[in-house]
Amino acid sequence: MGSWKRTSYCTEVGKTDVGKTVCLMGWVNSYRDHGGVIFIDLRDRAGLVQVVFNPTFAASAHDKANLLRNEWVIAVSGEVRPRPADMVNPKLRTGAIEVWVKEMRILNRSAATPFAIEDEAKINEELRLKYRYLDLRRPEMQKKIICRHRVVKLIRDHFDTNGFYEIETPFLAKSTPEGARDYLIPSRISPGKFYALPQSPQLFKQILMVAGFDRYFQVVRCMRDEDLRADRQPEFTQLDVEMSFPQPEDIYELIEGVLARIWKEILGIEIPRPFPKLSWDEAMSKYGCDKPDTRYELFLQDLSDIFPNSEYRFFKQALADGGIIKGMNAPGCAEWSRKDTDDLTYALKAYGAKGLTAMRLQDSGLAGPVVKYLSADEQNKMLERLSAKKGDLILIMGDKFAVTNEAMNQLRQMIARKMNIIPEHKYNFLWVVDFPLFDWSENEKRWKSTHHPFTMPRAEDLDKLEFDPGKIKALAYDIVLNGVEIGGGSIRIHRPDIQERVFHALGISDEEAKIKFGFLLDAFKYGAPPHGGIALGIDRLMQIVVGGTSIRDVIPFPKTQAGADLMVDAPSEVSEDQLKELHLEVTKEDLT
RNA sequence: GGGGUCGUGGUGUAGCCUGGUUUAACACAUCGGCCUGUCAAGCCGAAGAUCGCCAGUUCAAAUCUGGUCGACCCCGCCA
Repeated sequence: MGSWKRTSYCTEVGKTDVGKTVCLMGWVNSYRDHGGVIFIDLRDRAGLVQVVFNPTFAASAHDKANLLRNEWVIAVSGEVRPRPADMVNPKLRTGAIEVWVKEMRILNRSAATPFAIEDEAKINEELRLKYRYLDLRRPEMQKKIICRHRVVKLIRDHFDTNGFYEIETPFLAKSTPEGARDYLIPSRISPGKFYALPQSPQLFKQILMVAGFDRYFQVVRCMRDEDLRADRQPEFTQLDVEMSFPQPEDIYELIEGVLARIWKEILGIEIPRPFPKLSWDEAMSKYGCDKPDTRYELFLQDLSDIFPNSEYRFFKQALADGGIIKGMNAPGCAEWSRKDTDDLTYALKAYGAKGLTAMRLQDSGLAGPVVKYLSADEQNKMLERLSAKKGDLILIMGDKFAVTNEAMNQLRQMIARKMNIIPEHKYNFLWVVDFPLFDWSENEKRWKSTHHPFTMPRAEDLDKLEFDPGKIKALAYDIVLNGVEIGGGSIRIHRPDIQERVFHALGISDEEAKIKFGFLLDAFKYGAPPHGGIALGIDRLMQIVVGGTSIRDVIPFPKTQAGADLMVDAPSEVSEDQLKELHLEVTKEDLT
């Protein structure tokens, strides 16, 4: 490029520049050679502009232009000219003008790309990930990544304005029990010992409160060695927040503030505040789910009290086994076929449902194979509870609490999709509050933290810690957007005595607590302020902001479902020497 | 660990169910030629895949079967 200096981005050239000489640098987006005049759409991160090589205007530039191919990198210097009225291209932002090239420099050539650099291209994702640098050249991807920058910038500004300090915490940290599987880093200096990559900076941010920083935030990478999903990557970015002396309302206020600003400044949408709040109990009851999509009005109803003595053995059995019966009304769906309801039933099996009972409310009355087992009283109560009208489809199932709720939650979503009643450009934020402090783990036969072991129990529930842990509600809250959990947090325990009692309830011994969290318990002895916070998943948030279907599209270099980076080919083997230094040995059976 | 979908020139797809007249088709891209106003440029021509990989069934396999590898979706898992 010699001494040339770019004067602007492609799309910054406009009508006001007519007559001026500009210097542009970028990629050949498309090439149209008419034998005489040659047109090129020049692309940079801002967009496209048409440049013209006319042999009568600049013969040597035109000669060189004959060589050009897509994706070559060039610099052009030329004159901005208006296009004749009938040649204006309304599809281009710069369509009213074009740049007549006086001089052109070829800065780099390009091999033919494995796929076209254009938005419409439906390229298989494997290929996109292998050639991520080409995928990221597509304007659609650039837009998403740039949008992410703007959102993160806004977040930093917002928190700075509100008196928060961004403070870094270690990546080489300590493995903790509870929670996700840790990524481990072997220590070279201490044979047989390992660091763990943080699942979140949870303990460090609490320590920062003990240290008196009062308000902390961080846009930070977190790592969890668990299986991937469309909305889960092994490394992901959190907006991590902690503050001292907070009420939950302070956290709500802060987070609503930053989200409202993002929606206003990035999407141009005013979102109503304060966000609605729903207790966990109510969410489970109405939606069967702790992160309900409230964009559509379909609700579950508990019917357990109606069928305690039912003739229908599946209902009776479910209740006898200590389960619940829940129903849902799909309004106007009575005409759905047997196949439709069979498909729903089949789909629910993945969530543990053994069956689904479908009934139609037709002109002739309630219809369905199960109707004959239900008494008139049961039918009437059920129809009333479900507000069923003629033409409605009624769907009911009974099982254990968790299975029924999960299956009915999935059913609710399937029905909504099938009825096509999910509004696309609606953003329903929701706080889900009053979570249970513990869940019973059937596998491990012990209580586990719903949120994490540092969550403060509700004050009035403290005395249940030792004898009724399942009934304790936590000072914990999740923020949900359109059925996606985008964040969660809690008020923390700041008193060592309560923390110890929670560890006991979790089956964590004094000794284990001391080894794993001794530093935290120690810190709490020296005047720990009451504190609490929240963490938001930036990737999931961005996915919704840009309207995508996978978080991989808002992550510049994501991993595949098998946790591989196809571009750099990670993970990969390392040399014997490296292993030796780390005091590691790979067993033979792992290599086959 | 389990269930499902997919894998055909550089890219996206058709063909596969109903194995053999298909020399594996089409579009885009690529390469060469023509063309002074295109912007999904156009026209003419060329090259390019043995059908992810392995094994089996068969006289014969892109097509059927089994396995395997990879991508994606989901269950488990994800405090």
